[in-house]
Amino acid sequence: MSEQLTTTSYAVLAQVAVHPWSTYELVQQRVRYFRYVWPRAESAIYREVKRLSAMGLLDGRKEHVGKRARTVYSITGKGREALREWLATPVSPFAMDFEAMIRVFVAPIGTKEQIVATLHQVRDDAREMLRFGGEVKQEFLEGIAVTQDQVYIRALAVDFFISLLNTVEAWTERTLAEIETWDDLSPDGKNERALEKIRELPVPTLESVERTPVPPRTQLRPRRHDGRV
Amino acid sequence: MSEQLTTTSYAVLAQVAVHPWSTYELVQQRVRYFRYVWPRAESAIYREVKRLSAMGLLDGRKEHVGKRARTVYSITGKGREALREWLATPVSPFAMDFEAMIRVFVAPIGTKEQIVATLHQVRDDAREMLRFGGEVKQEFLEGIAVTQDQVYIRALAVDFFISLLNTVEAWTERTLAEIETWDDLSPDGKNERALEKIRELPVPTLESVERTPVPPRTQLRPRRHDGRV
DNA sequence: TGGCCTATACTCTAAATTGGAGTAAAAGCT
DNA sequence: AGCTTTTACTCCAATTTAGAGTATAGGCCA
Repeated sequence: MSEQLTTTSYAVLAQVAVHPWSTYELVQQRVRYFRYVWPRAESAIYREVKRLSAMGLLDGRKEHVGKRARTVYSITGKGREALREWLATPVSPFAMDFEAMIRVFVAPIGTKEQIVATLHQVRDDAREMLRFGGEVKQEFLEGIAVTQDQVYIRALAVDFFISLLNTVEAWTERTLAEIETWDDLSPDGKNERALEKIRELPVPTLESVERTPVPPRTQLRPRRHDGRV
Repeated sequence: MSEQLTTTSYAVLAQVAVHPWSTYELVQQRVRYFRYVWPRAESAIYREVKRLSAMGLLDGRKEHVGKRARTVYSITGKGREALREWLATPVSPFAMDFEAMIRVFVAPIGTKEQIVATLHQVRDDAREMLRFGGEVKQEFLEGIAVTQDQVYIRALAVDFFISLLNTVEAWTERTLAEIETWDDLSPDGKNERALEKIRELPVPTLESVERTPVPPRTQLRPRRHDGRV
């Protein structure tokens, strides 16, 4: 068993740092902590707590309810120290899995109904996540959240979550609206309008003067910064 | 070798559907197609084209430049058909890896400089990705993009990419600004202001009347829709 | 013209990770 | 008393990652 700590290790340490949990609870409650920003298989969490415990970063205590045992983990000083040291290391970049975009790309070989259904699904997913975000917001406003004493930090996370999901929802809305104006999924007469839309996108482009020396492809490919995961 | 097609299979099929590629080019150019929305190991792409070729969904032709061979893949009718059928299936939900949020969560055990450095890194990553987005925009405006005839579809993807990254960048900006107003990372006097910030987040909360029957935790956990990956 | 560096074009594999099946007891519900 | 759901995990086959390794081609410079 490797001694190498991964981001998953730190996600577990960070959640256990809040208060002790049985692994089952830890896994169930991950949705309120890091499932949305660091989704991992449940079995990976069970594996991780055992590993961290063997390394002395967590302290596992067996409890019994009748014949059924459970292990409740708490963080050790060594575990907290590991977290602290991690904060000095470079962060790994934002990444996403967004299958819907591949479907949008090949949408013209299917039907309008199919791409509309896909976008509806994405919008509904975003709305469901926003509903959850609203619940968390409500808990803080009522003062009943587990991490109530940490609102000043948690507010930053809730802000991110809600902003991101609102962006996704807004994109599905305007994309659906655009597609609804189409008679079919052929390019006929749509590209000119699309170029205007692209022109209005809120991102700067370089002057042609500056672009003249075409950069080699390796400079185009975003690469990770040195020493980053 | 399993015959089961994965989202990675469709990402490869979709890119090869644009025009034939050698595997090396396919892998290099993924950044312009699906690397940002479906990031996978390069070796996984090499494995996938061979598998798809063996299944008859891609057609691989060996070419030679001196002693060095390369295989150029094109999509077959069967491959296009597989893509078409896939469009009728349910889409898998949006997911992200955002390690920085775990660091924000435990920021108080570290220093202000550390969390500021993390947020700077996230902002710089977002800016780098936006710069790339600006390049793609520019290519379309100049009419020199490989998928120029598909601007009406590609515009939707570019819109998503730029919106999302702008959201991430804006969040890092206001979060950095907030943290800069802090003397230290302790909760002292910060929670009240944070509650006000949470109150203003653009997401609805339920009336307490409707929340009265507290839903069981399984209803709180967002679960995937039936039949979804 | 030879030497060096970079780009092309992959293969291979140990280790990590996923996803789900399986086991079993407790708690709730009817 | 019997059934379903929840708690509380373990186990493992199959997949996936990350990087090391191999080899040729092409460009550049002295």
